[in-house]
Amino acid sequence: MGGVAWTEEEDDLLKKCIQQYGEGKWHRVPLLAGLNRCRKSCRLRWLNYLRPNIKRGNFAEEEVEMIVKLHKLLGNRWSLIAGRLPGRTANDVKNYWNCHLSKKLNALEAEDREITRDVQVIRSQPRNIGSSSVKRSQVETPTDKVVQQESGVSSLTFDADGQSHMLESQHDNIYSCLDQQGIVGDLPMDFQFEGFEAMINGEGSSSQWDWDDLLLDMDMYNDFFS
DNA sequence: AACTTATCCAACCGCCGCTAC
DNA sequence: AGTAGCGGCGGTTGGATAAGT
Repeated sequence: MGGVAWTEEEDDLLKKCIQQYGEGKWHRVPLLAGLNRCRKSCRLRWLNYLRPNIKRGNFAEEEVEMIVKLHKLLGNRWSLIAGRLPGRTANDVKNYWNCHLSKKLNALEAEDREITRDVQVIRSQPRNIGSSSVKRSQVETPTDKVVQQESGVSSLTFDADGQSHMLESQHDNIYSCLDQQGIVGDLPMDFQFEGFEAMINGEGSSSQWDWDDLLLDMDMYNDFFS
């Protein structure tokens, strides 16, 4: 193992400590539990192994599909991915990815590169933007962190009309790029998930929703129409 | 049966962002 | 404004086990 394995006795001490004092305050846990472990080890042991409702064993087919889909959208943000898989921990997902999926998907991506050579690139064109659009583009978002390439150009690929398209934009966020292409206005109502309207109106609050949800929903939208 | 290689996964490490002072 | 302490995260390590020769 990567370190010193936990004994049953240590597990019991940690469980009793958490039951008595609750989660959090990890810096105090080693002392309170009488464990010769650092705060991080205690937290990790609890989160990955001792916490109730942790699902063990093989990943179901649906779970694997979800991991692949979410990884495509979120990258190596294991805690976010695990958050959408009840009972799975970030460590589990990460290990599963590293052991089972990364090699498999690398091979598939190599094949995909051959197929997607014909992707049509739509470059954003200057155009008059209405007042609502101005409002939208003024919304400051962290999206560029997710979709921005090293070149500083934001891009997004999607499928429509049986064809793959790629949007590229020098703009700060992909949303204004979509808006300028006139795509956002065409989105069906059910795509406009909770919080979307608030964002459009400039009332967006990162505590109510985040851009990962937007990207995930866009992907599901693509799946539905492709 | 003995040895080597590959795979799995629990645990550790270092970094980052947030908060309190 | 600077800093220390904390929780949280992703990357990496290395021991256990399985599979192959």
